[in-house]
Formats: sequence, C-alpha cells, structure tokens
Amino acid sequence: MSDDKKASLNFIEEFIEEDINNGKHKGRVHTRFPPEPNGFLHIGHCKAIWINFELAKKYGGKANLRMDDTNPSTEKTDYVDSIKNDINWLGYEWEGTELYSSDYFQQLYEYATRLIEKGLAYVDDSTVEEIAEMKGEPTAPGVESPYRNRSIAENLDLFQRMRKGEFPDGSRVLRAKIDMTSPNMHLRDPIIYRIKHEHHHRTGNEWPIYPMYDFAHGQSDSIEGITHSLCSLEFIHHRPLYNWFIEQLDIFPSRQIEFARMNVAYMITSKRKLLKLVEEGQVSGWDDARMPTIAGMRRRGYPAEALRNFCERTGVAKRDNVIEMELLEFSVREVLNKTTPRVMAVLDPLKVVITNYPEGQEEFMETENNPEDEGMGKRKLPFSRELYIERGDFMVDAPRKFFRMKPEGDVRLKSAYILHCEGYETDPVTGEVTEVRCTYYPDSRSGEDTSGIKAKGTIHWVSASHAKRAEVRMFDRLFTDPAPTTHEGKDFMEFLNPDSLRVIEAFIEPSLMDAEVGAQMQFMRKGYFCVDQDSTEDKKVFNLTVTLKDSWAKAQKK
RNA sequence: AGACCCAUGGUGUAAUUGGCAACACAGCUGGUUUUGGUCCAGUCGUUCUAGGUUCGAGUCCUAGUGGGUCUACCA
Repeated sequence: MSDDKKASLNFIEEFIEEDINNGKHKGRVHTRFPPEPNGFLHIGHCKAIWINFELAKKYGGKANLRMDDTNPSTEKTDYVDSIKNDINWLGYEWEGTELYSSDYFQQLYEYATRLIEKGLAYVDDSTVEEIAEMKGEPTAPGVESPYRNRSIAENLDLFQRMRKGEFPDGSRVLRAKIDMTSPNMHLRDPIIYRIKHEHHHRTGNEWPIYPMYDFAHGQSDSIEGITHSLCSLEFIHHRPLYNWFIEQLDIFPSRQIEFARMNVAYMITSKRKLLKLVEEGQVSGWDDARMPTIAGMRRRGYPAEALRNFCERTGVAKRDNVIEMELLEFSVREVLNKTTPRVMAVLDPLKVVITNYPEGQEEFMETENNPEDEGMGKRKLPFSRELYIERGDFMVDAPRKFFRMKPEGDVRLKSAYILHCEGYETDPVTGEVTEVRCTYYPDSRSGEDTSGIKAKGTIHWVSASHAKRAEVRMFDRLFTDPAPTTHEGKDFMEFLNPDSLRVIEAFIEPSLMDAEVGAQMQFMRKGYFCVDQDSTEDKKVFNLTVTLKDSWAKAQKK
C-alpha cells in the first residue's frame, strides 16, 4: 500500500554506505566531535554535533567526544564542563568518557620521532619571520630552509633536547619535510611541533613542546580508530597532509570528509567575535539569551528537539549557505506549540472597567491549558470588575477588519464573558487612552453562552486585582544585518541592534508565580516565554523565546 | 595570479545516479478556530552562461562566468 520512497542520502552518508558496502573497517562506523576547549559551543557546533552523533546512531556506530587541547595558552577546564553539558543537553552521549588529544602527547612524540628517523622531519632554527618568508606565496613556490638537510642524528638529538626543555620558546620548531614548491601551502614543510614552556590544563608542566593541529588531529583520529573524520570545508586543503601522515606513519587510516558548515542569518559564530561581545559587555555573558551559543539558546528557551529538527531540515552539503532565521523559529514554535501550556499575561497593559459587574465580586473561569493537548488539563482564572488587556487590543478609530475592542463593539474575553465597549478616558495632556469602560453580557460566559451574541474577536486579559507584576525580557536579533561579519571595511560591531533587548513590566496571571526556572509557556496570543534564572521568589523574570506568528500585524504593515 | 572546492525557486536541501525537477521554510489566497496562533486547502516561483556527447542532460565532457577557501610556532 504505502509507496515508501527511498530516503535520500546526503553525500557523507553515500561515502559511508560505499565504505560499508566495500567492507571497509568491517562495516564499522566511528565518528568524533573534536572541540577545542577555549570557548562556548555555538549554533555551528550544534550542526557538527548533530552530524557526528546522528551518523553514528544511524549506522549503529560510536561517536567520541575529544577535546582538541594541544594549545595550552587558550584552553581551560571550565570550557570542558560547559561543552560536555551542552552536548548532553542537546540529547547526545558520547562513547565512554570524554577523550583528550593531550592524552596522546607521548604517542604523538613517538610518531614525530619515527618521522625524523625516516628522514621526513627536521628541526628548524629559523625565526617565525624567516619561516613565513621562506614559505612563499600561493602563486609562488617557497624556498628550502638552510636547516632542512640536517642529519637524522642531529635532528633526533635536537628534538630530544626540545622535549627536555633545553631551548626557549620560539627558538626552534620541528617541521615535516615534504615539498616547499607544492601549490598546497600546507604541504610546504608544515610545522608539527613548537616549544611552549606553558602550563597545560591537564598535563601540567610535563611538556615544554606541543604538537600543532595537523600533527595532532589526524593522529588522534587514527589512535581512536575513527573511521570517518568529519570537518568543515576550510580543512579541505589539510586533507593531503592528513593522509600523508597516515601513510608515512603507517597508522590506522581514518578518512577525512569535509562539509559546509551551517550559517544562520543574523548570527555570528566566530569565537573571537563572540568573546568580544562578552568582554565588552554588549551581552550579559556567553549564555545571554541573544547569543548564538547553545547556552544562550537554551536560556532563551529554544528546545533541544527544535535544534535537532532544525539541523535535520537544513541538510548536509558542500555549498556555502546562509539559512534564514525563519526556519529556526519555525522549528522552535513547532515544538513549543505542542508542549507548552497557554497562560494569560498582558505585556502592555490598559485598564478595563466593567461598569455593570459588581464591585468586590470575583469568579473563577475554567480554561484549557493547551488546546493542542487535552491531556494537559484545565485551570481556573480569577475574574473581576477591573481587568488589564493589551493596549494594542483597543483602538479608538478602528478599521472595519479590526476584530478586537473598539467603541460600541463587542469582543470576547478568552474563557470569560463578551464585553461591550461603552467608552474610554484619555489623558487630557497626551491624549493617550487611560481606561476603557465596558459592560458585560452576564449570559455570555464561556461554555454556557446563551447570549446569542457573536463576537468576532477574542482577546486575553488578567484580573487587575489578582495579577502579579513580572519582568519580561523582549529579545530581538543581536544584529541588524544578516551577515554582519562580511562587510569589508566595516566592523561587525557597527551592526549591533540597539533594540536587541527591551525590558518591560507585565501583568501575569497569579498561577505563574509557581512556575520554576526553565519552565516554558505560551503567553496567549503573544509568544513563547520561559522563566529565567534571574527570577526571585516574589519577582518572576521571563524571557521571550519567540513570538507567535502575527498575520494581523503583517497585514497592517502593508 | 596559482591550487583546490562549490553553483537547482527568495532561503535551505532533494531528484530512484542519464528518463515528467520535488520537499520544507518564507510569500500570497481561501477555509476552520473562544489565540488574527495551530490546523487544512490552494497558489507563486528553480537547474549560472556557451558549446559538446546522447533518442534523452540538473546530472557526463570542454570552456567561460560567479562565489568560496588556502600564504598562524591557532584549531
């Protein structure tokens, strides 16, 4: 019956299935996510995590988490914890305990020694400038270092003394001896070890020399038996070198495959630039809800499931891409629509007095928590003579298609009565509406409406005497430009959105005072929100996760 | 300038590997709705250019054009 169409494979899956079909590694699939612990994970990492862990899952394989910690200057243990936490939060578990490139320092040292013994590596005494100079340009070949043809014995001796810490930082490096005329700059005798008398977050002062990325990453993959080493496009030029080391060292042949990293409009993923935002105080920290970090998005209220769905929808390819934020927001709303309770909160309050409703009287209105899911139950809302509604839900000179409250008009209060607007009061100075006066139809109560009145619109409300005040943080995109880092001659900071954060005071229904930090809900007709960690016992703080779609507002703009 | 990578609606990704170009988001129109939300239906719009191979090309070949990457003792 069902015409189960073949699910299409992305190009990495095609490679993997080809390898499996060829019996390579006995069909084993083992990936890894290799962050450098020098910053927080962001939306780009999110995609890399998704690819590596989902692929392993799909092919019944394993995925390692490996901290690529070969540079002691920038790496910190604090970051390790946040990285592990973020990955777990996204819903993934790595194989065994987390691994570290630094665990392989001894093995790497031996590999380097093996290279020297084969006459494929040499110690170079040149300065940084000299090495750069001799490297040449992409269009012009480089020249060989005067130290290039030292004897194996001398190289061995020098390298051992480097390891013993006999030489000062920067005085010498170990280079692979490949080809100074290669059109691929990475093959022009790349540096594989440098001297750094620096404390490492895990190996302490054990090592005065540290391997470079190219001499650590591929070998670590190999040591761990990684079958498919997935990385972003900019490493494509490193692949010949990656393979060269595997061949010369004759070690397990991991295969590097490059994919285009994911870019999202209005978000930046440069760790350096993100750090600048934090250090300059443009945001409150790495986990500011406006940050494209996983920690930030979590605090903002983006569900992990939404992020995973988003990664799946955006696909895997080799094309440069910028994904519209709308797709991310769709993914977020999609999950939240199903999972969050609806609650009443008025963000921009306007007082309504129901003149024919007895003073001092109160009623409790039953309302469903989520029309998408009856199982989420019902709750009661206090109702009284004075209410707050959204200022934007009242208009003095309303167009015909305005279905909310307007003079002489009827409007339904969600889960309560239908109101008839009798008039309004304004501030004599500013002309601003200060209060709306209405009457209610006693026989129009929700669920038992016999009034026969049909109100076209339904609006949300809170009882003035019962409502609580709360702080609400209304977030907007951090930048005004979809690609703030791509404009030549302009610093990305010039594109910071001055209105990315608007703090307002809102009135919320009393039940919300019980909401715990992290709790998520829909403020009816406004958007999805979550309780921020800055909340206190008597003052809740809510973060706007994402607004609801608003076709009325959209129509008004035209 | 050299090497390498890439090119399909506005955006992103597909196309049984040479056989009627599709899916999602966005847009637009309508329906349902006690959220102008959700949901449902419909609609708009695509193979960078020029040659070539072929009965047949988004797919293969050549050239061009456009975009990206590479010249850290970072990863």
